Amino acid sequence: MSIPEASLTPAQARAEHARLGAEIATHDIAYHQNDAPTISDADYDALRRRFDALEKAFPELAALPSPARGVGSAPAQKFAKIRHAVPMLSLGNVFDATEVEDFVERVRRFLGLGPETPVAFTAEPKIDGLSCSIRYENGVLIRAATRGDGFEGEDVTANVKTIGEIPHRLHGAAPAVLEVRGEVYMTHKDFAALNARQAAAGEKTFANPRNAAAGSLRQLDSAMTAQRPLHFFAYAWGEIVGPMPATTQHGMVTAFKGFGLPTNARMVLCHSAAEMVAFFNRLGEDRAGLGYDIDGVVYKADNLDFQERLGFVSRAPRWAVAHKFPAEQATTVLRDIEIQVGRTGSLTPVAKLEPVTVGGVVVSNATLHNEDEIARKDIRIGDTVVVQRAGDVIPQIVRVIMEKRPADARPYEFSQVCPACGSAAIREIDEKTGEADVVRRCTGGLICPAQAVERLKHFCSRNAMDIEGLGDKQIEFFYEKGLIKTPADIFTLEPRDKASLAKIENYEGFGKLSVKNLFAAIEARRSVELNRFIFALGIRRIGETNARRLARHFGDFNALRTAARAAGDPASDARAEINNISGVGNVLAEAVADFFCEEHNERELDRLLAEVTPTPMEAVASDSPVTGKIVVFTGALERMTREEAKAQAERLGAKVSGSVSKKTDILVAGPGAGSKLTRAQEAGVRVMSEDEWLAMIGA
DNA sequence: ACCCCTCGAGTTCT
DNA sequence: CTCGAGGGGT
Repeated sequence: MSIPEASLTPAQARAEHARLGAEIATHDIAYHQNDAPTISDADYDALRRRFDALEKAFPELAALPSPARGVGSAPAQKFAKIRHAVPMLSLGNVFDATEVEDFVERVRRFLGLGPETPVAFTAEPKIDGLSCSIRYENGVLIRAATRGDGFEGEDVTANVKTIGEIPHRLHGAAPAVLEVRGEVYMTHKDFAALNARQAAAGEKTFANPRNAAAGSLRQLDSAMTAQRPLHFFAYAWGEIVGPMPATTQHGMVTAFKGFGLPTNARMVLCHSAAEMVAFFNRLGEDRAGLGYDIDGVVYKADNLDFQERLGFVSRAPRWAVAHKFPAEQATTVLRDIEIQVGRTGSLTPVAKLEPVTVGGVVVSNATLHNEDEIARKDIRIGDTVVVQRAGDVIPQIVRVIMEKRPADARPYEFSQVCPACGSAAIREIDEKTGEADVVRRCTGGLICPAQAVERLKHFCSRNAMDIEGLGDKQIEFFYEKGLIKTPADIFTLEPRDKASLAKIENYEGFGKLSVKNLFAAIEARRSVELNRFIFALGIRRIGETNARRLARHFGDFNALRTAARAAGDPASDARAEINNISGVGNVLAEAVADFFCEEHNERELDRLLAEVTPTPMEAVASDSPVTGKIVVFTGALERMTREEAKAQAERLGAKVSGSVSKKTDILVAGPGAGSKLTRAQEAGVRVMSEDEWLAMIGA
């Protein structure tokens, strides 16, 4: 029997921590590398739990390196990215009983089942936390990642390991590889206690349990996470290598429980839409007493064969859906309407609200989208309005409470001029339909300071030039001081600062070190991938994807520039060339030509190219198994988006075509493939699944 | 000619 | 996340 952690002296704790760490590490090697465990799973978990308990009681221990955490788990500056072997998808939403019936009916119809055949669905609370994927290999916890964008998340292994109820080693005979997915959350009680502690320590408090859980899991220092009471429910899975533990959804979750993972006891099996809705209503009544936040119910087709047959529509499974509780609403007073100017000159009205709590977050701004929206809802300054958070995130104004309208409230008149530069603001007229654009735009262009700042922000942003240290605040500051007016100015900042008497390091908020870091970050971006460079220019309608298309087609910046300038003539070959790039049509070709034919853009480009060198995009392989092959993708792809698949294939030197012909070499067919598959079979074209394709290209 | 999907652009708060 | 519009397939 070991001494309770609380009665150990720090020195004793430290000694035991070191001893346990070494012991756990040898067991990890015996089990993992030699596949020859020397102790039972239960004993192993006991060691782990003792180790964690020590770190919890003596947080300073968690900061020490330990072999039990594997090598090199010293606190990282940032989280490493982890690509999910199987993407973590989102769920479609339904909001009422009719839509639940539609969902059940859709599943039934897709499977070709008659009304007499019963289909079972699981129903479970939808926990309001963060989804997380935990990978076990040979039963040992190897890695844990946040959901991220669904395809790539952040490595939070060290932090997840501090969550007591997540086993470091699974019990029983788990598959060789098991990626368990579930929700990390915080209970109401723990949340209140944490906030009280934070407040007492003068630290910032969290708005709601979800944010507290997210903030805790994303601590760079896992010793901090260890002090936060996080919990976990397992409800799904990603990659599994080895025999499936069950053939049904509820069977899988039961198996998870057998492996020692926490699961939600409220999951039930339903056999009709009526039963599902009844569960939803019952849970709604119990909601406040659960002790943790939920935002609805998730229904899943229980039979895993059915799940496989149902497949996916774009990024959501057809076999599951989230039944959300109605969005929480609140009433507040609209104090003012402010006009924001976007990078493209778009004028967006934003409601300034009397701060109000909606769904656990204090809201003081809400977008009003455009002037038609204001007119449609007849929103006036001084009105009392109903606010809700759409899709649980973005606040929106639902309606005006007319009874509370002040007698002197006048209809809102949308400004006809730009609030930043005073230029005329117009709604462009579509030449074909004669209809006015929904957005009103400032015509100031270069002279508009608001647009200039927004363009600079875009230029520096993460997916564009990615200049660290030049955030929104810094850009606004440098613009105001007249130090940076256009993108090229960024790269002459350092020499100008050296020559100037008013050094940046003397301004408030800057120091010698931060200025040095900033200059280093700028230097690092003097060479940048061509696609990023094109995107950074902020050409209208040219976002990330289209920038990549242009970069891939032209290969280097001068080729694009020459062609785009020649494309100023709509009848030119150059215009046709751009137009013929797959995914680029008339409108985009014209936008590109317009940008490059503008004289001030030309001048700015010359200045910029004197400072920055666009480098070729990632090379196209010339010796891959698919080099020179013509490939067609059809049906739903499950591991990546079609565009990603295309980009990847092109990187490997394959040509991606949209339709099957005699020249086609390979058809990659996903679920739901139709006419192309038929045509390929007729033409004798080689057909393969997405998995076979990935195996072939070695991905 | 129409329909579906993807992309761009704008937005909130921690 | 949501809207509208552009592009491509049917």
